[in-house]
Amino acid sequence: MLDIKMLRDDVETIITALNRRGDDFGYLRDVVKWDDERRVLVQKVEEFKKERNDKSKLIGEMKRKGEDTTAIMNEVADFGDKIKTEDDKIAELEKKIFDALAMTPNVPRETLAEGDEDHNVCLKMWGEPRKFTFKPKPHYEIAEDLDIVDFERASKISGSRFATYKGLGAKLERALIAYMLDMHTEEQGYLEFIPPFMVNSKTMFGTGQLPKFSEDMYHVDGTDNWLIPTAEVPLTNYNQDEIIQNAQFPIKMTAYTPCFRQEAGSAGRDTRGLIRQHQFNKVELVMYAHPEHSYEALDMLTDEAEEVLRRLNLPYRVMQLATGDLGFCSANTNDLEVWMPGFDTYREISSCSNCLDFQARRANIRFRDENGKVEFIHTLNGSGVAVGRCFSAILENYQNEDGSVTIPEILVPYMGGVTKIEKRK
RNA sequence: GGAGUAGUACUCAAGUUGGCCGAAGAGGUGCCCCUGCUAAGGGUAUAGGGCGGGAAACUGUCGCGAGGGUUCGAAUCCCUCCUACUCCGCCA
Repeated sequence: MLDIKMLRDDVETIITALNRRGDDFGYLRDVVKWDDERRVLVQKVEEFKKERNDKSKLIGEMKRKGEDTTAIMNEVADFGDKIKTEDDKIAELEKKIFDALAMTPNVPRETLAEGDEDHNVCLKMWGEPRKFTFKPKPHYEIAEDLDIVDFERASKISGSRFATYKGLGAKLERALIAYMLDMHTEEQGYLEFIPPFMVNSKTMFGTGQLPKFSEDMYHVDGTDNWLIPTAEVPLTNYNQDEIIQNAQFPIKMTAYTPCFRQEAGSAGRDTRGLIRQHQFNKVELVMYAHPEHSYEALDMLTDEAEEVLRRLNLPYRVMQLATGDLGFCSANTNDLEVWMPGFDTYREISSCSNCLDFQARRANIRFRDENGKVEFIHTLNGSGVAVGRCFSAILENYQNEDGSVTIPEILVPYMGGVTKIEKRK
């Protein structure tokens, strides 16, 4: 949520900056106009209220003394209605302002390239894609040949875009989760959570999924609950409506959760394999940062997600998203893209964003700063990393000509000593 | 899911015949004093926050779980909802 006071001060600058996303945000001029009207009404109604409060107090005193109060009571008789009329007008304006701001995305960082995803900037390349002596297969063929992921039966029991992991496939997925969580918690200082996988609408609003993106998520019929599309939602909202005392920034949280997404807008895309599922596993990293240091926190967060890939020795690149590719809440996003030999391309495996105070304002998360002043925190989130996509990248990068897959060294302890996945006899 | 009880400031807690309650008291915390240190004692201060006005000092308004309503006036009366606890039912 953008700050209405900031809009008031300089709406044109903000509109110009927002328009770099590729939409027209000229309607914000109306929002400022509504806010002006609102403030005039507030002053008017508060005068009424003061008069009513003063007179009511007087009535109380007079009654105690046994004086006659009919005259003064007649005087204030219609104040209630007058106040209500004005309050209703104010509420109407506030709703219009709120609704408009609730649908307005965050302002992109000035330094970002303008344009769609073709304008994303590569910040970094890491690792050397392996030279294959045979034609590398896509992960879904490897997985099906090894019988470690079953797509067909998953669609029988659930529908399209579901998968069932089996045997060493299930174990590899679990090993990845444990490996990531151990590194984030034991070495990088994250506190591990197992949050609810269902959250209410207010929480979904806090991280920006609602009101605009309800069709991307699963709603639980007959309740106010939604299945989380990412652990960012329960983690970022953890301190919702709080003023954090003695905050030691950055506050780092991590969680493994399944994620549920309708993928409504991506019919026909990535239909084969594990890349785009309605349910997938993810280890998420969330940070609360001091407003003055959130971009340092973003660098830290991105690097800590990258470390997952480096230790697995998976080649990747870091892409800074252009303004048009940016998510709703984000001011600046670094995507990690892992090399997928089976697709002969890099695919997104993590997305690390600085949302500044945009989510904190929505979720009302504040802290008391050095001077005792209450301020909104900055929130960041990133995948550390998407487990299914990481699983796929391992199959593709570590495949052997005979169809087996070598287990990356760092995962062997988590695999109970298994060094290679081979076809079961 | 049923029945009952409760939700007041950092914490505990008084306040329900509506007005002297934006809220007693205690603890905690800050500052001051006292006794050589400590323990103990005395005094004093302690809604925070949202939304407005103001250059500022300061000031208005809203805040007693949330939202509505009754009234000149609501912590107090009425309605709806949420949460916690206890009992019952069901259950990993």
